[in-house]
Amino acid sequence: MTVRALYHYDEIGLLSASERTPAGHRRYTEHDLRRLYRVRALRALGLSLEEIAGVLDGAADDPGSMRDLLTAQLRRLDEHAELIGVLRQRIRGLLRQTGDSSGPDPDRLMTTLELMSVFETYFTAEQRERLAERRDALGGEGLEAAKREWTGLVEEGLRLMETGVPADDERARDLVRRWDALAGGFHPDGPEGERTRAAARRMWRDNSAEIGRSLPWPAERMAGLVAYLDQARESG
Amino acid sequence: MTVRALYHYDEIGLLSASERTPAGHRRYTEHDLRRLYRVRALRALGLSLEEIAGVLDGAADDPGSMRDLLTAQLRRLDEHAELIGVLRQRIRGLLRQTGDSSGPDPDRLMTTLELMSVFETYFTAEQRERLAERRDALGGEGLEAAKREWTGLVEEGLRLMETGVPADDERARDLVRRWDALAGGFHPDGPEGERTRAAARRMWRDNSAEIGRSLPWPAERMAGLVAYLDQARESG
DNA sequence: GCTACGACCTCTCCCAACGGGAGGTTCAAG
DNA sequence: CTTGAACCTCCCGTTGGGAGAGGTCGTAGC
Repeated sequence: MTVRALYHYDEIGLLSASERTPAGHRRYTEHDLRRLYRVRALRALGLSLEEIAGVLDGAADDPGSMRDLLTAQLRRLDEHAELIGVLRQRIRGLLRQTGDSSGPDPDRLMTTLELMSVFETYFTAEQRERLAERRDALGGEGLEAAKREWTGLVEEGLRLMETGVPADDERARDLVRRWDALAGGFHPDGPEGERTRAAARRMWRDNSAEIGRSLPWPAERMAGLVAYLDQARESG
Repeated sequence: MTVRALYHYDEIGLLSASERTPAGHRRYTEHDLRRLYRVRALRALGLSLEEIAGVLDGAADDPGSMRDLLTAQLRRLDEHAELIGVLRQRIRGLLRQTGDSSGPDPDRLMTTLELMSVFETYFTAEQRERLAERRDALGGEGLEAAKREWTGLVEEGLRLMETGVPADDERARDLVRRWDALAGGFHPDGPEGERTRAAARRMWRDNSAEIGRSLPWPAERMAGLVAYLDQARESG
Protein backbone atom coordinates (compact mmCIF):
# COMPACT_ATOMS: atom_id res chain seq x y z
CA MET A 1 0.00 0.00 0.00
CA THR A 2 1.17 3.50 -0.76
CA VAL A 3 0.03 6.51 1.18
CA ARG A 4 -1.38 7.87 -2.06
CA ALA A 5 -3.89 5.03 -2.25
CA LEU A 6 -5.09 5.87 1.24
CA TYR A 7 -5.61 9.50 0.25
CA HIS A 8 -7.51 8.30 -2.78
CA TYR A 9 -9.81 6.09 -0.70
CA ASP A 10 -10.37 9.08 1.54
CA GLU A 11 -11.21 11.31 -1.41
CA ILE A 12 -13.82 8.98 -2.81
CA GLY A 13 -15.25 8.31 0.64
CA LEU A 14 -14.40 4.63 0.67
CA LEU A 15 -12.21 4.74 3.74
CA SER A 16 -11.35 7.78 5.84
CA ALA A 17 -9.39 7.87 9.07
CA SER A 18 -11.96 8.42 11.77
CA GLU A 19 -9.59 10.60 13.77
CA ARG A 20 -7.14 13.35 13.04
CA THR A 21 -4.33 14.74 15.15
CA PRO A 22 -4.62 18.48 15.92
CA ALA A 23 -2.13 19.07 13.12
CA GLY A 24 -4.37 17.29 10.66
CA HIS A 25 -2.52 14.00 10.37
CA ARG A 26 -4.73 10.99 9.78
CA ARG A 27 -5.12 8.53 12.63
CA TYR A 28 -6.39 5.15 11.49
CA THR A 29 -8.14 3.35 14.32
CA GLU A 30 -8.40 -0.39 14.77
CA HIS A 31 -11.81 -0.20 13.17
CA ASP A 32 -10.48 1.68 10.14
CA LEU A 33 -7.76 -0.89 9.79
CA ARG A 34 -10.24 -3.74 9.66
CA ARG A 35 -12.13 -1.91 6.94
CA LEU A 36 -8.88 -1.39 5.07
CA TYR A 37 -8.17 -5.11 5.24
CA ARG A 38 -11.54 -5.86 3.69
CA VAL A 39 -11.04 -3.27 1.00
CA ARG A 40 -7.67 -4.69 0.07
CA ALA A 41 -8.92 -8.24 0.00
CA LEU A 42 -11.85 -7.34 -2.22
CA ARG A 43 -9.60 -5.29 -4.48
CA ALA A 44 -7.37 -8.34 -4.79
CA LEU A 45 -10.41 -10.18 -6.17
CA GLY A 46 -10.72 -7.66 -8.97
CA LEU A 47 -13.68 -5.70 -7.67
CA SER A 48 -13.96 -1.98 -8.35
CA LEU A 49 -13.72 0.49 -5.50
CA GLU A 50 -17.32 1.47 -6.10
CA GLU A 51 -18.52 -2.10 -5.75
CA ILE A 52 -16.43 -2.51 -2.63
CA ALA A 53 -17.93 0.60 -1.08
CA GLY A 54 -21.38 -0.65 -1.93
CA VAL A 55 -20.97 -4.06 -0.43
CA LEU A 56 -19.14 -2.85 2.67
CA ASP A 57 -21.65 -0.13 3.45
CA GLY A 58 -24.74 -2.02 2.46
CA ALA A 59 -23.78 -5.41 3.83
CA ALA A 60 -25.75 -4.81 7.02
CA ASP A 61 -28.95 -4.26 5.05
CA ASP A 62 -28.52 -7.24 2.79
CA PRO A 63 -26.45 -10.17 4.02
CA GLY A 64 -26.59 -11.81 0.62
CA SER A 65 -25.20 -8.89 -1.33
CA MET A 66 -21.66 -10.08 -0.82
CA ARG A 67 -22.46 -13.47 -2.30
CA ASP A 68 -24.27 -11.85 -5.19
CA LEU A 69 -21.34 -9.59 -5.87
CA LEU A 70 -18.88 -12.45 -5.79
CA THR A 71 -20.94 -14.63 -8.10
CA ALA A 72 -21.31 -11.69 -10.48
CA GLN A 73 -17.58 -11.14 -10.36
CA LEU A 74 -17.04 -14.81 -11.09
CA ARG A 75 -19.20 -14.49 -14.18
CA ARG A 76 -17.32 -11.43 -15.30
CA LEU A 77 -14.03 -13.22 -14.89
CA ASP A 78 -15.37 -16.13 -16.92
CA GLU A 79 -16.36 -13.81 -19.74
CA HIS A 80 -13.03 -12.10 -19.57
CA ALA A 81 -11.20 -15.41 -19.68
CA GLU A 82 -13.21 -16.44 -22.72
CA LEU A 83 -12.37 -13.21 -24.48
CA ILE A 84 -8.70 -13.74 -23.76
CA GLY A 85 -8.97 -17.22 -25.17
CA VAL A 86 -10.41 -15.85 -28.41
CA LEU A 87 -7.67 -13.27 -28.71
CA ARG A 88 -5.01 -15.90 -28.11
CA GLN A 89 -6.47 -18.06 -30.86
CA ARG A 90 -6.50 -15.15 -33.25
CA ILE A 91 -2.93 -14.15 -32.54
CA ARG A 92 -1.72 -17.73 -32.80
CA GLY A 93 -3.45 -17.97 -36.15
CA LEU A 94 -1.73 -14.85 -37.38
CA LEU A 95 1.64 -16.02 -36.18
CA ARG A 96 1.16 -19.40 -37.82
CA GLN A 97 0.36 -17.66 -41.07
CA THR A 98 3.75 -16.03 -41.33
CA GLY A 99 5.91 -18.05 -39.04
CA ASP A 100 6.31 -21.43 -40.63
CA SER A 101 8.77 -21.26 -43.46
CA SER A 102 7.85 -18.40 -45.72
CA GLY A 103 10.11 -16.15 -43.72
CA PRO A 104 9.00 -12.79 -42.43
CA ASP A 105 6.17 -11.72 -44.66
CA PRO A 106 4.82 -8.51 -43.16
CA ASP A 107 2.84 -7.64 -46.27
CA ARG A 108 0.79 -10.76 -46.04
CA LEU A 109 0.22 -10.10 -42.37
CA MET A 110 -0.89 -6.56 -43.06
CA THR A 111 -3.31 -7.71 -45.70
CA THR A 112 -4.76 -10.26 -43.33
CA LEU A 113 -5.21 -7.53 -40.74
CA GLU A 114 -7.07 -5.35 -43.20
CA LEU A 115 -9.31 -8.22 -44.16
CA MET A 116 -10.07 -8.96 -40.50
CA SER A 117 -11.40 -5.47 -40.10
CA VAL A 118 -13.39 -5.53 -43.33
CA PHE A 119 -14.84 -8.85 -42.29
CA GLU A 120 -15.93 -7.47 -38.97
CA THR A 121 -17.52 -4.50 -40.64
CA TYR A 122 -19.85 -6.57 -42.83
CA PHE A 123 -20.67 -9.54 -40.61
CA THR A 124 -22.05 -9.46 -37.12
CA ALA A 125 -20.31 -11.42 -34.36
CA GLU A 126 -22.87 -14.23 -34.53
CA GLN A 127 -22.57 -14.44 -38.29
CA ARG A 128 -18.81 -14.69 -38.03
CA GLU A 129 -19.21 -17.45 -35.51
CA ARG A 130 -21.55 -19.42 -37.79
CA LEU A 131 -19.14 -18.96 -40.69
CA ALA A 132 -16.27 -20.22 -38.58
CA GLU A 133 -18.34 -23.25 -37.59
CA ARG A 134 -19.02 -24.13 -41.21
CA ARG A 135 -15.41 -23.63 -42.15
CA ASP A 136 -14.24 -25.86 -39.32
CA ALA A 137 -16.83 -28.45 -40.32
CA LEU A 138 -15.33 -28.53 -43.81
CA GLY A 139 -11.97 -29.54 -42.39
CA GLY A 140 -8.51 -28.72 -43.64
CA GLU A 141 -8.54 -30.74 -46.84
CA GLY A 142 -12.13 -29.76 -47.62
CA LEU A 143 -11.04 -26.17 -47.38
CA GLU A 144 -8.13 -26.78 -49.71
CA ALA A 145 -10.39 -28.48 -52.24
CA ALA A 146 -12.86 -25.61 -52.12
CA LYS A 147 -10.00 -23.17 -52.62
CA ARG A 148 -8.78 -25.04 -55.68
CA GLU A 149 -12.28 -25.25 -57.12
CA TRP A 150 -12.79 -21.56 -56.51
CA THR A 151 -9.46 -20.72 -58.18
CA GLY A 152 -10.72 -22.58 -61.25
CA LEU A 153 -13.95 -20.62 -61.22
CA VAL A 154 -12.09 -17.34 -61.00
CA GLU A 155 -9.85 -18.24 -63.94
CA GLU A 156 -12.87 -19.30 -65.95
CA GLY A 157 -14.75 -16.12 -65.09
CA LEU A 158 -11.81 -13.93 -66.05
CA ARG A 159 -11.57 -15.75 -69.39
CA LEU A 160 -15.27 -15.25 -70.09
CA MET A 161 -15.23 -11.62 -69.13
CA GLU A 162 -12.05 -10.71 -70.93
CA THR A 163 -12.98 -12.50 -74.11
CA GLY A 164 -16.08 -10.32 -74.30
CA VAL A 165 -18.74 -12.87 -73.40
CA PRO A 166 -21.73 -10.80 -72.26
CA ALA A 167 -22.87 -11.13 -68.67
CA ASP A 168 -26.26 -12.48 -69.61
CA ASP A 169 -24.73 -15.31 -71.64
CA GLU A 170 -25.69 -18.75 -70.41
CA ARG A 171 -22.03 -19.61 -69.75
CA ALA A 172 -21.70 -16.66 -67.38
CA ARG A 173 -24.98 -17.48 -65.65
CA ASP A 174 -23.88 -21.08 -65.22
CA LEU A 175 -20.61 -19.95 -63.73
CA VAL A 176 -22.51 -17.80 -61.24
CA ARG A 177 -24.62 -20.79 -60.25
CA ARG A 178 -21.55 -22.91 -59.58
CA TRP A 179 -19.89 -19.99 -57.80
CA ASP A 180 -22.87 -19.49 -55.50
CA ALA A 181 -23.18 -23.23 -54.91
CA LEU A 182 -19.57 -23.35 -53.80
CA ALA A 183 -20.08 -20.32 -51.56
CA GLY A 184 -23.23 -22.00 -50.23
CA GLY A 185 -21.08 -24.58 -48.48
CA PHE A 186 -19.77 -21.81 -46.25
CA HIS A 187 -23.05 -20.17 -45.36
CA PRO A 188 -25.57 -21.48 -42.87
CA ASP A 189 -28.93 -22.75 -44.01
CA GLY A 190 -32.22 -20.89 -43.95
CA PRO A 191 -32.88 -17.17 -43.93
CA GLU A 192 -29.80 -16.48 -41.82
CA GLY A 193 -27.77 -18.00 -44.61
CA GLU A 194 -29.39 -15.63 -47.06
CA ARG A 195 -28.41 -12.71 -44.86
CA THR A 196 -24.76 -13.77 -44.65
CA ARG A 197 -24.76 -14.30 -48.41
CA ALA A 198 -26.06 -10.79 -48.94
CA ALA A 199 -23.50 -9.40 -46.51
CA ALA A 200 -20.73 -11.26 -48.33
CA ARG A 201 -21.87 -9.84 -51.69
CA ARG A 202 -21.93 -6.32 -50.25
CA MET A 203 -18.46 -6.86 -48.85
CA TRP A 204 -17.15 -8.04 -52.20
CA ARG A 205 -18.78 -5.23 -54.07
CA ASP A 206 -17.48 -2.50 -51.76
CA ASN A 207 -14.04 -3.91 -51.08
CA SER A 208 -12.98 -5.98 -54.05
CA ALA A 209 -9.76 -3.99 -54.20
CA GLU A 210 -8.96 -4.75 -50.57
CA ILE A 211 -9.83 -8.39 -50.89
CA GLY A 212 -8.16 -8.74 -54.24
CA ARG A 213 -4.87 -7.71 -52.69
CA SER A 214 -4.75 -11.01 -50.83
CA LEU A 215 -5.33 -13.01 -54.02
CA PRO A 216 -3.00 -13.95 -56.84
CA TRP A 217 -4.90 -11.81 -59.37
CA PRO A 218 -4.60 -8.04 -59.72
CA ALA A 219 -7.16 -6.11 -57.75
CA GLU A 220 -8.66 -4.36 -60.81
CA ARG A 221 -9.31 -7.62 -62.59
CA MET A 222 -11.02 -9.00 -59.51
CA ALA A 223 -13.13 -5.88 -59.16
CA GLY A 224 -14.14 -6.24 -62.78
CA LEU A 225 -14.99 -9.89 -62.27
CA VAL A 226 -17.15 -9.13 -59.26
CA ALA A 227 -19.11 -6.54 -61.23
CA TYR A 228 -19.40 -8.96 -64.16
CA LEU A 229 -20.73 -11.73 -61.93
CA ASP A 230 -23.18 -9.37 -60.30
CA GLN A 231 -24.53 -8.49 -63.71
CA ALA A 232 -24.80 -12.13 -64.63
CA ARG A 233 -26.58 -12.91 -61.36
CA GLU A 234 -29.12 -10.16 -61.89
CA SER A 235 -29.70 -11.16 -65.48
CA GLY A 236 -30.63 -14.69 -64.31
CA MET B 1 -16.48 2.94 -34.85
CA THR B 2 -17.62 6.25 -33.53
CA VAL B 3 -16.48 9.54 -34.96
CA ARG B 4 -15.12 10.34 -31.56
CA ALA B 5 -12.56 7.55 -31.86
CA LEU B 6 -11.39 8.95 -35.18
CA TYR B 7 -10.90 12.35 -33.62
CA HIS B 8 -8.95 10.69 -30.87
CA TYR B 9 -6.68 8.87 -33.32
CA ASP B 10 -6.16 12.19 -35.03
CA GLU B 11 -5.27 13.92 -31.76
CA ILE B 12 -2.64 11.38 -30.81
CA GLY B 13 -1.26 11.29 -34.34
CA LEU B 14 -2.10 7.66 -34.96
CA LEU B 15 -4.33 8.28 -37.94
CA SER B 16 -5.24 11.62 -39.47
CA ALA B 17 -7.22 12.25 -42.62
CA SER B 18 -4.66 13.24 -45.22
CA GLU B 19 -7.06 15.70 -46.82
CA ARG B 20 -9.53 18.28 -45.64
CA THR B 21 -12.35 19.95 -47.49
CA PRO B 22 -12.14 23.77 -47.66
CA ALA B 23 -14.63 23.85 -44.80
CA GLY B 24 -12.33 21.77 -42.65
CA HIS B 25 -14.13 18.45 -42.86
CA ARG B 26 -11.88 15.40 -42.80
CA ARG B 27 -11.52 13.44 -46.02
CA TYR B 28 -10.21 9.94 -45.44
CA THR B 29 -8.51 8.65 -48.57
CA GLU B 30 -8.26 5.03 -49.62
CA HIS B 31 -4.84 4.96 -48.04
CA ASP B 32 -6.14 6.32 -44.74
CA LEU B 33 -8.85 3.71 -44.79
CA ARG B 34 -6.38 0.90 -45.16
CA ARG B 35 -4.46 2.24 -42.21
CA LEU B 36 -7.68 2.43 -40.24
CA TYR B 37 -8.41 -1.21 -41.02
CA ARG B 38 -5.04 -2.19 -39.66
CA VAL B 39 -5.49 -0.10 -36.56
CA ARG B 40 -8.87 -1.64 -35.86
CA ALA B 41 -7.64 -5.16 -36.39
CA LEU B 42 -4.69 -4.65 -34.08
CA ARG B 43 -6.91 -3.00 -31.49
CA ALA B 44 -9.16 -6.05 -31.66
CA LEU B 45 -6.13 -8.12 -30.66
CA GLY B 46 -5.77 -6.11 -27.47
CA LEU B 47 -2.82 -3.95 -28.45
CA SER B 48 -2.50 -0.39 -27.18
CA LEU B 49 -2.73 2.51 -29.57
CA GLU B 50 0.85 3.38 -28.79
CA GLU B 51 2.03 -0.09 -29.75
CA ILE B 52 -0.05 0.02 -32.90
CA ALA B 53 1.44 3.35 -33.92
CA GLY B 54 4.90 1.96 -33.29
CA VAL B 55 4.44 -1.14 -35.36
CA LEU B 56 2.60 0.57 -38.19
CA ASP B 57 5.10 3.39 -38.52
CA GLY B 58 8.21 1.34 -37.87
CA ALA B 59 7.26 -1.78 -39.76
CA ALA B 60 9.21 -0.67 -42.80
CA ASP B 61 12.41 -0.47 -40.79
CA ASP B 62 11.96 -3.80 -39.07
CA PRO B 63 9.88 -6.46 -40.76
CA GLY B 64 10.02 -8.67 -37.67
CA SER B 65 8.65 -6.10 -35.27
CA MET B 66 5.12 -7.18 -35.96
CA ARG B 67 5.88 -10.77 -35.07
CA ASP B 68 7.71 -9.66 -31.95
CA LEU B 69 4.80 -7.52 -30.89
CA LEU B 70 2.31 -10.32 -31.44
CA THR B 71 4.36 -12.86 -29.52
CA ALA B 72 4.77 -10.35 -26.69
CA GLN B 73 1.04 -9.79 -26.70
CA LEU B 74 0.48 -13.52 -26.59
CA ARG B 75 2.66 -13.73 -23.51
CA ARG B 76 0.78 -10.90 -21.86
CA LEU B 77 -2.51 -12.58 -22.57
CA ASP B 78 -1.19 -15.79 -21.07
CA GLU B 79 -0.19 -14.01 -17.90
CA HIS B 80 -3.52 -12.29 -17.75
CA ALA B 81 -5.34 -15.56 -18.19
CA GLU B 82 -3.34 -17.10 -15.39
CA LEU B 83 -4.17 -14.21 -13.09
CA ILE B 84 -7.85 -14.61 -13.89
CA GLY B 85 -7.58 -18.28 -13.06
CA VAL B 86 -6.13 -17.45 -9.66
CA LEU B 87 -8.87 -14.95 -8.94
CA ARG B 88 -11.54 -17.43 -9.96
CA GLN B 89 -10.11 -20.01 -7.62
CA ARG B 90 -10.09 -17.55 -4.75
CA ILE B 91 -13.65 -16.44 -5.31
CA ARG B 92 -14.85 -20.00 -5.66
CA GLY B 93 -13.14 -20.81 -2.39
CA LEU B 94 -14.85 -17.92 -0.67
CA LEU B 95 -18.24 -18.87 -2.07
CA ARG B 96 -17.76 -22.48 -1.00
CA GLN B 97 -16.99 -21.31 2.50
CA THR B 98 -20.37 -19.74 3.02
CA GLY B 99 -22.54 -21.32 0.41
CA ASP B 100 -22.92 -24.93 1.42
CA SER B 101 -25.40 -25.25 4.20
CA SER B 102 -24.51 -22.81 6.93
CA GLY B 103 -26.74 -20.25 5.27
CA PRO B 104 -25.60 -16.74 4.55
CA ASP B 105 -22.83 -16.01 7.01
CA PRO B 106 -21.45 -12.63 6.01
CA ASP B 107 -19.51 -12.27 9.24
CA ARG B 108 -17.47 -15.32 8.50
CA LEU B 109 -16.87 -14.06 4.99
CA MET B 110 -15.76 -10.68 6.27
CA THR B 111 -13.37 -12.25 8.72
CA THR B 112 -11.91 -14.38 5.97
CA LEU B 113 -11.41 -11.27 3.87
CA GLU B 114 -9.57 -9.53 6.68
CA LEU B 115 -7.36 -12.55 7.17
CA MET B 116 -6.56 -12.68 3.46
CA SER B 117 -5.22 -9.18 3.66
CA VAL B 118 -3.30 -9.77 6.86
CA PHE B 119 -1.84 -12.88 5.32
CA GLU B 120 -0.68 -10.98 2.30
CA THR B 121 0.89 -8.34 4.49
CA TYR B 122 3.14 -10.75 6.33
CA PHE B 123 4.01 -13.29 3.67
CA THR B 124 5.45 -12.66 0.25
CA ALA B 125 3.76 -14.13 -2.82
CA GLU B 126 6.31 -16.94 -3.07
CA GLN B 127 5.93 -17.76 0.60
CA ARG B 128 2.18 -17.95 0.23
CA GLU B 129 2.63 -20.26 -2.71
CA ARG B 130 4.92 -22.58 -0.74
CA LEU B 131 2.45 -22.61 2.14
CA ALA B 132 -0.39 -23.48 -0.22
CA GLU B 133 1.69 -26.31 -1.65
CA ARG B 134 2.31 -27.78 1.79
CA ARG B 135 -1.32 -27.43 2.72
CA ASP B 136 -2.44 -29.16 -0.44
CA ALA B 137 0.12 -31.89 0.15
CA LEU B 138 -1.46 -32.52 3.55
CA GLY B 139 -4.77 -33.25 1.92
CA GLY B 140 -8.26 -32.64 3.23
CA GLU B 141 -8.29 -35.18 6.05
CA GLY B 142 -4.72 -34.35 7.05
CA LEU B 143 -5.80 -30.76 7.40
CA GLU B 144 -8.76 -31.74 9.52
CA ALA B 145 -6.56 -33.85 11.76
CA ALA B 146 -4.09 -31.01 12.20
CA LYS B 147 -6.96 -28.68 13.04
CA ARG B 148 -8.23 -31.05 15.72
CA GLU B 149 -4.78 -31.49 17.18
CA TRP B 150 -4.24 -27.79 17.22
CA THR B 151 -7.62 -27.23 18.93
CA GLY B 152 -6.45 -29.58 21.66
CA LEU B 153 -3.20 -27.66 22.04
CA VAL B 154 -5.05 -24.36 22.35
CA GLU B 155 -7.35 -25.75 25.04
CA GLU B 156 -4.37 -27.16 26.91
CA GLY B 157 -2.49 -23.88 26.65
CA LEU B 158 -5.46 -21.87 27.87
CA ARG B 159 -5.77 -24.23 30.84
CA LEU B 160 -2.10 -23.89 31.71
CA MET B 161 -2.10 -20.12 31.38
CA GLU B 162 -5.33 -19.54 33.25
CA THR B 163 -4.46 -21.84 36.14
CA GLY B 164 -1.37 -19.74 36.75
CA VAL B 165 1.30 -22.10 35.50
CA PRO B 166 4.34 -19.87 34.78
CA ALA B 167 5.52 -19.60 31.22
CA ASP B 168 8.93 -21.11 31.96
CA ASP B 169 7.35 -24.21 33.44
CA GLU B 170 8.33 -27.41 31.68
CA ARG B 171 4.69 -28.14 30.80
CA ALA B 172 4.40 -24.83 28.95
CA ARG B 173 7.70 -25.33 27.18
CA ASP B 174 6.65 -28.82 26.14
CA LEU B 175 3.40 -27.43 24.79
CA VAL B 176 5.34 -24.89 22.73
CA ARG B 177 7.49 -27.69 21.30
CA ARG B 178 4.43 -29.66 20.21
CA TRP B 179 2.81 -26.48 18.90
CA ASP B 180 5.86 -25.62 16.81
CA ALA B 181 6.16 -29.20 15.60
CA LEU B 182 2.59 -29.11 14.40
CA ALA B 183 3.15 -25.76 12.70
CA GLY B 184 6.32 -27.20 11.17
CA GLY B 185 4.20 -29.45 8.97
CA PHE B 186 2.97 -26.35 7.20
CA HIS B 187 6.26 -24.60 6.65
CA PRO B 188 8.83 -25.48 4.02
CA ASP B 189 12.19 -26.95 5.01
CA GLY B 190 15.45 -25.11 5.29
CA PRO B 191 16.14 -21.44 5.92
CA GLU B 192 13.10 -20.41 3.89
CA GLY B 193 10.98 -22.35 6.37
CA GLU B 194 12.57 -20.44 9.20
CA ARG B 195 11.63 -17.20 7.51
CA THR B 196 8.01 -18.17 7.04
CA ARG B 197 7.91 -19.33 10.66
CA ALA B 198 9.21 -15.96 11.80
CA ALA B 199 6.70 -14.18 9.58
CA ALA B 200 3.91 -16.31 11.03
CA ARG B 201 4.97 -15.48 14.59
CA ARG B 202 5.06 -11.76 13.77
CA MET B 203 1.63 -12.04 12.22
CA TRP B 204 0.23 -13.76 15.30
CA ARG B 205 1.85 -11.30 17.66
CA ASP B 206 0.59 -8.21 15.81
CA ASN B 207 -2.83 -9.49 14.84
CA SER B 208 -3.95 -12.01 17.41
CA ALA B 209 -7.17 -10.06 17.84
CA GLU B 210 -7.88 -10.20 14.09
CA ILE B 211 -7.03 -13.85 13.82
CA GLY B 212 -8.77 -14.73 17.04
CA ARG B 213 -12.02 -13.47 15.63
CA SER B 214 -12.12 -16.39 13.26
CA LEU B 215 -11.61 -18.89 16.05
CA PRO B 216 -14.03 -20.30 18.61
CA TRP B 217 -12.19 -18.63 21.51
CA PRO B 218 -12.49 -14.97 22.49
CA ALA B 219 -9.89 -12.75 20.92
CA GLU B 220 -8.46 -11.54 24.25
CA ARG B 221 -7.86 -15.08 25.50
CA MET B 222 -6.09 -15.91 22.24
CA ALA B 223 -3.98 -12.77 22.48
CA GLY B 224 -3.03 -13.74 26.01
CA LEU B 225 -2.19 -17.26 24.92
CA VAL B 226 0.04 -16.03 22.15
CA ALA B 227 1.97 -13.81 24.55
CA TYR B 228 2.20 -16.69 27.03
CA LEU B 229 3.55 -19.06 24.41
CA ASP B 230 6.06 -16.46 23.25
CA GLN B 231 7.33 -16.17 26.80
CA ALA B 232 7.56 -19.93 27.11
CA ARG B 233 9.43 -20.16 23.78
CA GLU B 234 11.96 -17.54 24.83
CA SER B 235 12.46 -19.14 28.21
CA GLY B 236 13.41 -22.40 26.46
C1' DG C 1 16.86 25.25 22.74
C1' DC C 2 18.10 24.59 17.98
C1' DT C 3 18.39 22.21 13.91
C1' DA C 4 18.08 18.61 10.66
C1' DC C 5 15.56 15.15 8.44
C1' DG C 6 11.90 12.25 7.59
C1' DA C 7 7.00 11.90 7.44
C1' DC C 8 2.91 14.02 6.65
C1' DC C 9 -0.44 17.50 4.62
C1' DT C 10 -3.14 19.63 0.46
C1' DC C 11 -3.22 20.74 -4.35
C1' DT C 12 -2.54 20.04 -9.02
C1' DC C 13 -1.52 17.63 -13.20
C1' DC C 14 -0.83 13.00 -15.57
C1' DC C 15 -1.79 8.12 -17.61
C1' DA C 16 -5.58 5.26 -21.78
C1' DA C 17 -9.08 5.36 -24.78
C1' DC C 18 -12.35 7.35 -25.61
C1' DG C 19 -17.86 9.16 -24.19
C1' DG C 20 -20.78 12.98 -23.94
C1' DG C 21 -22.17 17.53 -24.46
C1' DA C 22 -21.96 22.67 -25.65
C1' DG C 23 -21.87 25.84 -29.14
C1' DG C 24 -21.02 26.89 -33.81
C1' DT C 25 -20.49 25.73 -39.11
C1' DT C 26 -21.50 23.19 -43.29
C1' DC C 27 -23.90 20.15 -46.39
C1' DA C 28 -27.57 18.15 -49.07
C1' DA C 29 -32.37 17.52 -49.81
C1' DG C 30 -36.89 19.36 -50.41
C1' DC D 1 -34.58 29.18 -48.70
C1' DT D 2 -35.08 26.46 -45.05
C1' DT D 3 -34.38 22.60 -42.26
C1' DG D 4 -32.35 18.81 -40.20
C1' DA D 5 -28.38 15.96 -40.15
C1' DA D 6 -23.61 15.83 -40.00
C1' DC D 7 -19.45 17.89 -39.00
C1' DC D 8 -16.12 20.95 -36.43
C1' DT D 9 -13.41 22.41 -31.99
C1' DC D 10 -13.07 22.68 -27.06
C1' DC D 11 -13.70 20.92 -22.62
C1' DC D 12 -14.92 17.78 -18.71
C1' DG D 13 -15.63 13.00 -17.12
C1' DT D 14 -14.33 8.13 -16.35
C1' DT D 15 -10.48 4.26 -13.01
C1' DG D 16 -7.05 3.82 -9.63
C1' DG D 17 -4.02 5.86 -8.32
C1' DG D 18 1.54 8.03 -9.56
C1' DA D 19 4.47 11.99 -9.35
C1' DG D 20 5.79 16.16 -7.73
C1' DA D 21 5.40 21.06 -5.73
C1' DG D 22 5.33 23.60 -1.74
C1' DG D 23 4.40 23.78 3.04
C1' DT D 24 3.85 21.82 7.99
C1' DC D 25 4.80 18.50 11.82
C1' DG D 26 7.37 15.65 14.88
C1' DT D 27 11.18 13.74 16.83
C1' DA D 28 16.17 12.75 17.51
C1' DG D 29 20.60 14.40 18.26
C1' DC D 30 23.63 17.98 19.82
